[in-house]
Amino acid sequence: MAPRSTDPLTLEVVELIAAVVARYHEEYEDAAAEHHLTGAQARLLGLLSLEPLPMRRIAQRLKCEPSNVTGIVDRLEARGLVERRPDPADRRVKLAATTAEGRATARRLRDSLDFAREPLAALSAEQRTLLRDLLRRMLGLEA
Amino acid sequence: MAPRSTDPLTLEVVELIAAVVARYHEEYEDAAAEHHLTGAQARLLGLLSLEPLPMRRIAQRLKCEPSNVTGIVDRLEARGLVERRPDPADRRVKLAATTAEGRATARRLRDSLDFAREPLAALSAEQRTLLRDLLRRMLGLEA
DNA sequence: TATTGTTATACTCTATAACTATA
DNA sequence: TATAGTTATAGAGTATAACAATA
Repeated sequence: MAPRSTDPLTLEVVELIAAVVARYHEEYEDAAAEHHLTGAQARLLGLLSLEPLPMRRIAQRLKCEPSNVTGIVDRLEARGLVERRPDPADRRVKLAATTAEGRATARRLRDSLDFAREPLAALSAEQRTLLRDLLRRMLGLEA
Repeated sequence: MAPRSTDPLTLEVVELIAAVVARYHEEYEDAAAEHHLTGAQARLLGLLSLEPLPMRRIAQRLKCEPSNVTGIVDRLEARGLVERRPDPADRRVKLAATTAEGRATARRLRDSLDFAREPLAALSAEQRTLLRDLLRRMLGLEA
């Protein structure tokens, strides 16, 4: 049987993960704010920078109600970062897609997320490989 | 010099961390919702379950403006989970503290956070030790 | 009938600024 | 005058329910 969550080692790991989560979020929100975006807007923009998506699908990806997506896309569209397109295959569907400016903003946002460099820089390549394998296993991504 | 964030290994680790962050948040919000608490309320309650704190200090810990704390404590107080006490040393200060029911809720909340058990259960004690050391180093907690 | 997106509504969280009561 | 907490205000995110257009 797996050890209970109450053993000291597991508790410490959980606390460390919580610390990483807190730091990641803080840096993400800061990076978004630098580009005058809220966290939700930044996440949506990052999602659309990969591919256009129907409003419904965005809600599923963001794990929120479809009615919320309307407002977030409205605000991004008002700033010229996103646009709505009709779906030729189904006239009920609206595809949200980044504009050229939206893609540029998404790219700059990604670059300014230095969470990648700073904390991970403390680890050697071997240590990063080890961390990758442990995280994969934690997330159940093992082959 | 530290490797750029653009090398594939680092990028994958960053993605994995993002996945862990997303999963942690999801589980935290779900656990809070099971107890009819919002995320902010759950975090505040968890904080106060350790020790009573002045409103100002809560804002610092939660990294938000003091004016926000008023409302969150109001709502927790209305449900009997938290109470405001005067600070004998400074009559300007109000100490927020959990009630007995608040502490019980905080404990149940903590127990229902099975993020500790489920994903970490996939790791052996040796692997958890390794993960702990890597996370410590990432967060700059090395002695 | 079912589905897509939107609107309407209400609540929470958030920051800013102004206010009060203490210090 | 400075500080602690609050209030007032406005904007954003969230869920629920009801609606129009389309399938």
